[in-house]
Amino acid sequence: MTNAIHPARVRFAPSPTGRLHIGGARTALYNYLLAKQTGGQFILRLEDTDSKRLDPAAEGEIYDSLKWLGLTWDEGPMIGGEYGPYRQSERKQIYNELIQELIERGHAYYCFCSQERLVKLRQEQKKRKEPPHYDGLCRKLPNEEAESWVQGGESHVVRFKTPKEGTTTAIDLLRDPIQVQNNTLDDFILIKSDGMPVYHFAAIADDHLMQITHVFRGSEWLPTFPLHVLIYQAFEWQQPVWAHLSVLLNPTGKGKLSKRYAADPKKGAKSVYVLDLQEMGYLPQAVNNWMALMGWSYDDHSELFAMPELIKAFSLEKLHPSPAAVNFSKLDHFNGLYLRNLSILELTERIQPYFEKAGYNADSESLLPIAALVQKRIRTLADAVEIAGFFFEESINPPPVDLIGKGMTAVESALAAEMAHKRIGLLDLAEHDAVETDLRKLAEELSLKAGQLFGILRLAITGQKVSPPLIATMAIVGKSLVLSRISEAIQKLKQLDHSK
RNA sequence: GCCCCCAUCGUCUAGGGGACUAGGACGUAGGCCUUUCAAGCCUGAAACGGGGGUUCGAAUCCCCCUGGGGGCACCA
Repeated sequence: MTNAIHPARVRFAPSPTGRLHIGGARTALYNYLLAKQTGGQFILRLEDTDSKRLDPAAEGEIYDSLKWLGLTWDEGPMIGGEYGPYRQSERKQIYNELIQELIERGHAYYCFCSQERLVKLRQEQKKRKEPPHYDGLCRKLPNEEAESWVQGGESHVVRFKTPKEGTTTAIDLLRDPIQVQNNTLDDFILIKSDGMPVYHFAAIADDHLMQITHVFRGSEWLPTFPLHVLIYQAFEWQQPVWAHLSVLLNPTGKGKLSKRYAADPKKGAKSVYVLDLQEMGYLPQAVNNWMALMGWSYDDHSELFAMPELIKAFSLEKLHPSPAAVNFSKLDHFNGLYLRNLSILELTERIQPYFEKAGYNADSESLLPIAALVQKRIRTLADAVEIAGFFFEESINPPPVDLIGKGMTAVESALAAEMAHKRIGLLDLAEHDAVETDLRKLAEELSLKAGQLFGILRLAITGQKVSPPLIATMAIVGKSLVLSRISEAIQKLKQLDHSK
């Protein structure tokens, strides 16, 4: 594999305008994988050149999300690096120098057109059914004149002087070469009137300056890809390897993965935000594994890749260009797999915060045997509370009718419960096999199926129709509580009969 | 409207001219196991969007159509 030979310098360059979602995280993951695989560097860069859209909370959440996923960066904010600063807002001077060079080279020019004129221009073009574009008015301005206006403090932007003739070929790793006629390209803005660069310029400048070797980014950049190539050519810089990743679609396959799904977790659609996934009880390795497989595959049957395997197995050649609808039930599946791979001790530690959050006083000692019982029954850490919360409940209050055994009357159920109460009183609940043998014998004596008896006891003891295995559950609940709950159940069953 | 990209089961995908009666996974249906629910195991249903070419031969190559997605900002 060619990419294994040279260490790759790759970057994840989010804009701190919102929370990190799985689309961005998956891009970060691929970058990380390539860096680790090749012994290169994974760089984090903040593209914060639009002050209007900045979200003060976003930066921190990006850090937290990446750290939770284990995608730690080798250079970037907080930790620095040789190629800093890693916030674009702090690199204004660098861009200014570069833009001067571009103007001198004759590839960029000052533009003094007002926003109003531009808006009007576009409206007219639209009316004429032309694609909106800058008409090049200021392109014709003599350099000296423009220069003096700038000196005079005239508000201005800097535009790229897009070639009017010829074609530009952009090479993307995942697709055929993309060829466009230069005359269909706009004289796009490089530097805004506030002096800040626009993405098209800042990203390219930084990728070059930071010696980025491979650029992974969303395919929403495909239409402007040739523009970026043109900037490289104007500077006579060497381009990185480009790979435009498939977009992630909503679970329905309709439309780009949207915030609406994030805010609307109904119908199996979970949140698209990384930190929400953490809170819901997903494991980072499951999320990584899941994300990696949207747009990348290894072969025709391997799917389970923990991070070390992912780093080994990842390859640019197997990246897939077509859009992918996210499938949250597959995330559940992976999470279940990783959950079952955890040691009981680790599972205990992981589920403990969820019990605490639910208001249960669950220390790890008491949680340990419970963890063992729920491990095969949960798909998220939060599920553990749902299925085993009753262990920490003072009183469980099953609806009396639920206590009636399958195909039985309340009287029969009460009788069975009474008999069971007597037997259990004589048993050592720690002896699982003996308890089971005895209760089965009792069922037989009562002419009941084991399931009928167990069902009554299950409801009586756990308050749930679905629970971990009864015998083991009883051992954890403890004899005295088991007996008192069965007694309560007997009372309820009797009342049920009387009220009839 | 214009530009760009994409196209295999419901979903994620393997496939890069003959090994394809198209493989795997999720989900789904049925079964086994079973004290419930899971887990596990077994079995099944389920796809090459359409039309033209090229070729002895096409899921694989080319063209058109259709469908889907993305983009057309002093946002990224």
